[in-house]
Amino acid sequence: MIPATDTRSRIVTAAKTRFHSRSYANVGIQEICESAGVQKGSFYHFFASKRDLALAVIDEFADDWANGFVAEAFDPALPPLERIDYLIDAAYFWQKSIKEVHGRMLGCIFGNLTLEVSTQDDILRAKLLAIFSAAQSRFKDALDQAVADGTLAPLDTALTAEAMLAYLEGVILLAKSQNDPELLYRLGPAIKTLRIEQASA
Amino acid sequence: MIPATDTRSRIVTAAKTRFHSRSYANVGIQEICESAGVQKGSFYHFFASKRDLALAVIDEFADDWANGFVAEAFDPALPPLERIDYLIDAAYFWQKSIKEVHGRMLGCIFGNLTLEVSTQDDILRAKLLAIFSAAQSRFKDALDQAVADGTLAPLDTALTAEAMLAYLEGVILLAKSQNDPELLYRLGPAIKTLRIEQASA
DNA sequence: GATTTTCTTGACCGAACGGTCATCTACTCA
DNA sequence: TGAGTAGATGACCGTTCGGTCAAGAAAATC
Repeated sequence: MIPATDTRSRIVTAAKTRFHSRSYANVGIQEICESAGVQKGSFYHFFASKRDLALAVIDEFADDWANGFVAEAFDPALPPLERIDYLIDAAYFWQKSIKEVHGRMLGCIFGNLTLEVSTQDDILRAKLLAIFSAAQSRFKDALDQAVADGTLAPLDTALTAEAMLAYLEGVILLAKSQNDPELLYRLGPAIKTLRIEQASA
Repeated sequence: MIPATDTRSRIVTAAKTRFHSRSYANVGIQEICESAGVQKGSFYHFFASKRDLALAVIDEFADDWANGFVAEAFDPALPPLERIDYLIDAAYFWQKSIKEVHGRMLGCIFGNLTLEVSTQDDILRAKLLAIFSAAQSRFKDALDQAVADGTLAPLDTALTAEAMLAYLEGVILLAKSQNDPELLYRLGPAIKTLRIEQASA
């Protein structure tokens, strides 16, 4: 079921790079339309509002990740703790390649959008929260398997997974403040030192 | 040398709460002026641009922290590792009290602004970077003392300090996505599990 | 072939954006 | 008393903002 035109996807593609490299508020619909070669009326045929576009952009980025780096990193064939290393590596190389092309460290869209809009739009916030929850699950699965393996001493896998996700986002934030993806390389591996013990019964 | 009027500080105060609770781009100068009871012409008597206002806002927030929670947390009288606990506690209670008053977790302004503007404005980015560097130094001092104490096994204190700062920012980001400061309470203490070993010679 | 639905066009809306400016007031200092 | 300066006023600038709408073109459906 291929759509008759690719108008909608051209809009989303134009919006993705712009939201990622600047911010949600700083990119106007007019600019997106011009870049996609689309009239404004056409835009509002496909999207009810700017927020709706943002939701679509988030979905596409999530798909890119799930079908790209993340899928490779969380390959069940890999030893569970190596998957985490792999993910950090993937994030590092991705940010590095963006900087080489774009001249800037753009960071994580989900983090960027979260800090920008989550006090102003609960629908966007809920969407971003769902993305983070899914990411946390990936971490948790890896940790659970590592514990089952015996390669990792038992701990609170849910909380540790959340801590690891937080750490990754924080490292990307700091790297963006330095416009330098190398920080990911230096700080990233320490993610595996994070531990939250099980609450005693 | 007290200024004749408090116009400038009224502007900064009005801007602080708004930038913190929404975003840089989403708050207009007109709104700030109205809230401060100031005319636009007067605003531009004190600030050359909106960016200049942002710089002043960042400075005031940094002062608030340095003279408030941070000063207490990094009290040299406290055992060094307890200072880190104290800081996490302070961040937690601060975010919690903001949510009680405001209904929202607003997060860390420095983190918020970093992700929003650092690809678009190198002057603001440099300012925020300086704030983070200062924070990192506080962590590093505490770690250095703990190592000197013997309460902490030797490690790379500079990198570990940076990792801790990243973790703190990341936890605040995730908490904001959940609009729930309690995440800081659950994840915060794990900051002390972070370790980056010295590179071997 | 006729009708309905999908998509596109481009003008248009009021409001807000960051920023400028000439003018006026009030205070300082000589 | 007079000159200079710091501060305040409010109208004004061009531009962009997110969003609407009536009309037409194209495609799918019957």
